[in-house]
Amino acid sequence: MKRPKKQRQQALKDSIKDNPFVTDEELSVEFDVSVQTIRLDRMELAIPELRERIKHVAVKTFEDEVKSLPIDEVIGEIIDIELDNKAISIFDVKPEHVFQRNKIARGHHLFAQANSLAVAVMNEELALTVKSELQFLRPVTAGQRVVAKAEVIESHPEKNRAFVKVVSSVDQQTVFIGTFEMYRMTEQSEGEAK
Amino acid sequence: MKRPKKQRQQALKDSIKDNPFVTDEELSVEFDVSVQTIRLDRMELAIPELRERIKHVAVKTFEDEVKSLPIDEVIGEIIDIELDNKAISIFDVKPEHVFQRNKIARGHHLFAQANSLAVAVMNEELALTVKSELQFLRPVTAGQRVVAKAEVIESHPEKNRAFVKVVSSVDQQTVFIGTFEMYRMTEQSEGEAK
DNA sequence: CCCGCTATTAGCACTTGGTACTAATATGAG
DNA sequence: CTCATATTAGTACCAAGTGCTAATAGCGGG
Repeated sequence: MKRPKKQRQQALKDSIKDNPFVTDEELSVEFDVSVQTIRLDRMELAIPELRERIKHVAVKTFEDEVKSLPIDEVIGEIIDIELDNKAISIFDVKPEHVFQRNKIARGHHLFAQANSLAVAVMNEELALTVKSELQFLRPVTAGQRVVAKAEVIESHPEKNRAFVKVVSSVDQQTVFIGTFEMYRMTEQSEGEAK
Repeated sequence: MKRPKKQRQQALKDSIKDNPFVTDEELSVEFDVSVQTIRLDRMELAIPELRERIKHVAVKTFEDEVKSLPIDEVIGEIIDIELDNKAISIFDVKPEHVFQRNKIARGHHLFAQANSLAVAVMNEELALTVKSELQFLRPVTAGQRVVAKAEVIESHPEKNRAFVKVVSSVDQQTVFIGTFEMYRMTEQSEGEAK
């Protein structure tokens, strides 16, 4: 068996990569070699045992939990808020938020922080964005901390409308400005999306 | 020890919840009882053993991997693209994209799909959003499929600027309109963020 | 044809972090 | 004091390994 070994090891690597939950025994059946051979292969390839692999995946998830939660809830951490008036949040730009090519933060993360803050300053989960205008003034890069300040600049409670202006900055320099026209849903008017 | 048992079990539950990676042995030290007591407690509380806990976390992560990847890369799946001209992407709204209260999709997901598409239609990772105007016309709810169509409506290659209009719809009904002023970076001009 | 080399397989002892079960001992309430 | 519950101890066993030694295959070259 002159080639098979290298081939098998490559295949083994791939197989484990896309299903880390496979045991040596299952692999030995898959590749029709003994369990020991699989073990030797893993050694040579420095692939850890099943339990360690699972643990790594789990630890990764567990650590991500903190940073993936805010992706769907409020983006950025709200550090100060006065309902219907103003609010401030901070958002630390991490490698996963930027373009790989130039390390500049993707626009939707800045928007998400600002929009989340605009929603939050209104009133807990009952506000929708109707319109908005955005300006991305300077590129933001990984490692920077973006401070967003939201202010309710106009309120028309009778029409359930309000305008919120959000200014985001890094080191006192403004990087983003957004104005949001918000619609405040009343409890009754909730159920009318097609 | 009349109360301690219930209290310990509650504390045990909490302890395992915020650190699923703890062994019975470590817990027995933490609560100053024997390992067996910890095991009995776990039985009563139907808490699985360490490895099973880790596995659950890992499986969860693994399944999430598919849906968390598009969050940071292109949001939505691009199904057609003509560079510098137009592009189409679809985005299936899932429960994790909506407000819990009213099941309406959070604005930043619609923005992210549109913005990603605007970036994509320009030229591979070298475009930045400068300004944009958005209109959220109708609420989108979980389960719906949003089709976004981007079109380059104006191009000023000499100024490295272009305008892209994105119209998103659900079942032929327009739900979102965004116009994006894009800046196309040249390879040389990349390195100038503070 | 045998020598040598790598690859493969086998076997055993030991490890972690448990389960399952039995039995002994506390401990506190009535 | 007694009974029930709680706790602890101890044993056998399991999965999925590691680590190590040793036997065997397969093959290419001289």
